[in-house]
Amino acid sequence: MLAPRGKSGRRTQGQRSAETQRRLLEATIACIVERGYAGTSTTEVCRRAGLSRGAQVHHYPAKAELVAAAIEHLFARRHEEFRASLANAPSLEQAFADLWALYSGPTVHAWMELVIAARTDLGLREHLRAVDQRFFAEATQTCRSLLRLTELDEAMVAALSRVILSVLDGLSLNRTLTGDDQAHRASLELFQRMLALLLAEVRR
Amino acid sequence: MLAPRGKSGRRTQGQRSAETQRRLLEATIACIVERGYAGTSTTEVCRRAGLSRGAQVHHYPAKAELVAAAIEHLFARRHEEFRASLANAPSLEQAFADLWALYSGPTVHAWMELVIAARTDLGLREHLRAVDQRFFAEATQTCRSLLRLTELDEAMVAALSRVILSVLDGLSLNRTLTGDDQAHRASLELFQRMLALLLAEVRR
DNA sequence: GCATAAACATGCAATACGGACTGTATATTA
DNA sequence: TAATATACAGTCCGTATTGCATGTTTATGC
Repeated sequence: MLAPRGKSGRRTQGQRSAETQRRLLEATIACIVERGYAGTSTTEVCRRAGLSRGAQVHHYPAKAELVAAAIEHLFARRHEEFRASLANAPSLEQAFADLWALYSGPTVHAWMELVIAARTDLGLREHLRAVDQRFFAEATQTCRSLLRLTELDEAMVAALSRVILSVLDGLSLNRTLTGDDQAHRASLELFQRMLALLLAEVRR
Repeated sequence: MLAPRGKSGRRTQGQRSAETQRRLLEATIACIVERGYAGTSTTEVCRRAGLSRGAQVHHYPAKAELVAAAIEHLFARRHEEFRASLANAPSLEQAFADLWALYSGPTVHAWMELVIAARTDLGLREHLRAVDQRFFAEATQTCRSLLRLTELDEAMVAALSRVILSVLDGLSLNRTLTGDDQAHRASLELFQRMLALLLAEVRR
């Protein structure tokens, strides 16, 4: 822990707050993953976090504030996972494999729950859009460097990034239904082939 | 109307039932589109349909049965819209434009709400998976004939169909957040270019 | 016509949710 | 150490939901 501690075992207020908030946010995300956004009640979040509703209300007076904070928490996780997947992969094939694994993880599931919920929830959409914009900007830069697209103009890189992310989103979305990973892997490989053809063309 | 009518203005029992059920199912779908799956209560559905909750309970004793019936209704709509988009288009470009328009329509929105809800709802998932399988099979055949992929083996056509549907799903999903249609159209055009490259290669 | 069943309406019971409120323990500061 | 702010717990209340139980109307077989 970075925060200072009192000379005894007693924790400082900042430490107590930070710890409680972290537990609340992670419980919120876990609840969204396991029960869906609609099934995420403040009561259930508190139960999971092992805290009272009073504690939650104290830190996040309204449910919307709790969710907003959880989104920030989730963004950090998603961005880091995405970057790590691409940065650590030795090849493009491995990068896609890592990404695909990522897309069956809790982070992406939670994200999709939020995106769908945001469609019919104006407040949520406002906040999520801003965060998504940040994520997309980061992801685009990551794609640029990994795919060595330095010679391409910004619009092209952005469009390509969006296509890649969309394919992953779409395949992942469908996989939650069928559970048939094999068919989706085949589709993903086919897409990689299409990507290779495009890159060969634009670089020529 | 196809069903027989009594000589007076009185409707037959079958006609009354069919009409009421149709109103309930369309109200259910409309509610899912406008309020999301979580915001769809039987009370609200009945209000929209202009019926009492008693009528709904009579035809669909449990909410799950109402939703299941609505899914069947939705499947028919989605399949028809998809087929029409591809069949009536003079060119591949136009076909994608029509599909893209379709993907901002209520049918697809409702479908996505259901897919996400199904992830954390076992009963819903079971039913939706079966319907999705039917839809995908139909869509694959439609793609095969429109894209003139007759020489390709089944697995290849299926994988390609899934990629196409996934891109549309993914782009559409993201569009609900940003609302920036221009960027997504650019991505879609880029994908069409990738598709053209692939088709040129496999046909060679 | 008239009995009968289906179609539809209305009211009620049980449950869950979010937000507001009050009380208590712990930490900070003067 | 006294005062004050913060962290947290427990409870209550209005609202909304689903399923059920009980009435009322409409169609249909005899």
